[in-house]
Formats: sequence, structure tokens, C-alpha cells
Amino acid sequence: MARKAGSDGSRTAEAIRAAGLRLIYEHGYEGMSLRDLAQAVGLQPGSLYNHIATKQALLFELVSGHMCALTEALDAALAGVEGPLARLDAFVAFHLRYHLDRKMEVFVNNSELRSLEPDNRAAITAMRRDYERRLADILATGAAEGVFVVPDVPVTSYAILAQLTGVASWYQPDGRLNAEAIIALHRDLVMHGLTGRRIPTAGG
Amino acid sequence: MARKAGSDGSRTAEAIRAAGLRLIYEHGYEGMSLRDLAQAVGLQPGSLYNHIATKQALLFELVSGHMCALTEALDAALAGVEGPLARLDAFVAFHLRYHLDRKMEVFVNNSELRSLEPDNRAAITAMRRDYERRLADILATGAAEGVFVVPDVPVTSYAILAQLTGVASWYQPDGRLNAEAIIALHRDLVMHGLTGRRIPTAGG
DNA sequence: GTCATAAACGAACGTACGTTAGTTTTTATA
DNA sequence: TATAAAAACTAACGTACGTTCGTTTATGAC
Repeated sequence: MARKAGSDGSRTAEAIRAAGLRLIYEHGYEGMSLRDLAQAVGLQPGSLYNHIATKQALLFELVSGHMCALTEALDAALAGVEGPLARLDAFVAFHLRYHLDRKMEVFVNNSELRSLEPDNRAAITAMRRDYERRLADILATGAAEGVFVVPDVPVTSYAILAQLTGVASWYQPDGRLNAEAIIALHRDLVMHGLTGRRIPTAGG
Repeated sequence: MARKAGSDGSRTAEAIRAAGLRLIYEHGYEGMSLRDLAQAVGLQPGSLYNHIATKQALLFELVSGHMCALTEALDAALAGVEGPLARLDAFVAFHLRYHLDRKMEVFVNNSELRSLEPDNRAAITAMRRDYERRLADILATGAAEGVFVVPDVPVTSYAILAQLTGVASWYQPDGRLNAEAIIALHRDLVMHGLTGRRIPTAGG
């Protein structure tokens, strides 16, 4: 046997990325063997190299792809939203909604930074800073306008991000609370935490 | 060569645990080889087996040891503290202080649960639930007394825990803010988030 | 219809892995 | 001081790893 009937490079590449994400999520980067990955997509191990350069390159693709999509989607969600209160509200809702359905991406991004080679890790770290800066800017503006109480912008933004991102580690789509309820709960926690007073929300 | 002069079993075992924690933190459980570990403590690979049963047993020892010490220390910190406000305050301060200096333990506990064999993972998960229940109890009591606004106890406790535990991922002892400032910032965030009003603190 | 290329195959290379076994030397007990 | 136990050694077992190589078959452009 050689090339299979109906085989399509882009579809195979996508299947490799999907199975790779799942296997790294389940076993870790070092714990996933390329033989396991090949079997998951129905290939021989060597055939993977028609679609990936190295195992390390696959990890970097997965992690950087997630960061790119995340930042791009955030910018779209914040476009046209004015004022620190509304922008923070939009940030919280976006970040939660985006992370609720991507628990594998989130876990891999947080636990496998150490498995990236130095240059790759530096690139991802820069992308994370870029994303975090958008929240920090909202907090700084709100603090300057007297809307938020922010004793320290970087630490406060880390605290908020940790709280929101943490949802990905326990959320189940068929769980007790639906996504909207979870978002509302976190928005209140964050808003009250920063303003020290209850904020009336449109939803009631 | 055989047994070394001055060698002491308990001291070697402790060195193995310390080096094992660091290596798992740096390379992950699968990424740490027992040959690396042996070299880190100045032994031949086979000699490790005088002190550990298997590589898996070492991981379980590290993770469960951390959870035991954490829960025990929390109970000591909460002993005699009365009332949900004071108990939440004590919980936040304790959890942060304990995690600030243990970033390796925290990371390993959060990222290597998947590397535990099923029985071991179940045991650790039970210990985590036991710890989390203590926070949930504080929140439930506070909500019943009308001190806290808690639309959902489990999700709120996850949110608070994620926020506090996240500090371990970026904190540096020689960083810009000292531990006390970080604790104060998070205590305010949590307290205002739950009460919707500013709480005067003893420290000002 | 020809033919370059894409996409798969089977087989292997060299290395590293967790673990076991048997041996040797130090320490502690009586 | 004899001796059992502790704690190290050397050596090796069988397996699995990431990756490379040459080959084979299907696809798509002219």
C-alpha cells in the first residue's frame, strides 16, 4: 500500500492537529508518542512527517494557533465598546465564553509551555503578554477615571485572568449551571471586586 | 564502589523527593527520566529503587504529601476563627501565603493529575474535594447569614480558588510587590466581590 | 494521456526508557 | 567482634521512542 484513495493533505493535517491536541491534553506532550498519534489518525508513524516538521513544531502550532485565534476574537468582541465598565464587562463575557468550550486548548497552553523550546516559548509568552495587556489597559483606564479601585494593575489583571480561565478546568457543557449563569456569576464577582458596590445589570 | 561512606537512607530519600519535584516541574512527569533524577542526587539509576517503589509511586508521594500538608495547615489556620467574614479572611490569607512559596508543588499538582494511575488520581481528587469543601462551607454559612451574596456555592468557590491559586504561577519572591501587598489586594477583591461593599480592614 | 507531485507505505536507525538482578561495601545490633 | 541489614554499585533486559529513508500509489495540471 502507498497513497490511499481519497486522501487529502489538508484534511489529514487537520485530523493530526485535532488528535494531537486531545492526546497532549490526555497524556502530556512527552507522554504522547507519535505512534499513538499516527494510530489515532489512521497512519503509519513515518507518514506524519508529510504534515508536520517535528513533534515540537506540532506543539508550537497548536499553542500559537490558539493564542492567535484568542487575541483576534477578543479584538473583535471589544471593537466599538466604549468606557471601562462596558469594556470590562465585554472582556469578562468574551473570555469566559471563549474558554468554556476549549478546555483542552486552555490546559495545554497552561501546562505545556515548559515543553516548548526556548525560542518557541518566548514567542508564546510574548503573545500572552499581548493578550493580558488588553485587560490591563481597561483596568488602568478605569482606575484613572475613578471607576475602579485598582491598587496594582498587573497583579489585579493576573487575578482576574486566573479566576476566569480557571473555569475551563471544571466546566462541563451538561453541568448544573449553563454558560450564561456562569458568566453572570463571574461578572458580578469581578465587577463588585473592583468597584466595591453592586452594579445593576441589564439582564436583571 | 558500593555503599558510600556517610550515606543515610532518610537523607537520600528526601533528596530524591526534592530533586524529583523540581525535575517534574521543569520537564513534566513523562519528561523526567529516572536517569536524570539519579544524576541530580548523585546516584546510579538502579539505586533509586532503594528509596522508591516505582516512578509512579514517587509522583503520588509528592502530590499526596502536598495535599496532606496543605489541608492540615488550613485546619490549623482556621482553628478558633469564628464567623464567615473572619473565616473567609483567614482562608484567603492562609491559602495565598501557603501557595506563594510553593509554585513547584502547585504546578505539579495541577498539571500532573493526568499522569496518576486511576486509583491514585481518585485518591488525590478526593483530597482536593475535601480541601475545597472547607471554603464552600464558609461561603454557604455566610450566604445563609446574609453576609455574602453567593448565587452558587460550588462555582463561586472554584472561582475564588482559581484566583488565589493562580498567584503561584507568576509570583517571584523578589518581585515588585511583597507577599503582604499581594494578600491584601486579593482579600479586597474577594471580599468586595462577595459583599458588594468595601470592608474596612484592620491594616488600613 | 503524461508526468510531476502529494501522500501514503514498510522498515529500520540509534538512543533512551523503567526496571530488575546480583554484588559490594558500610552501618548498626547483639 | 560476628552478622544482619541498609545503601550503594555495575550490568543488563526488553521495549519504546522520534525520526529518516526509499518506495509505491493516487491526484491534478497541462
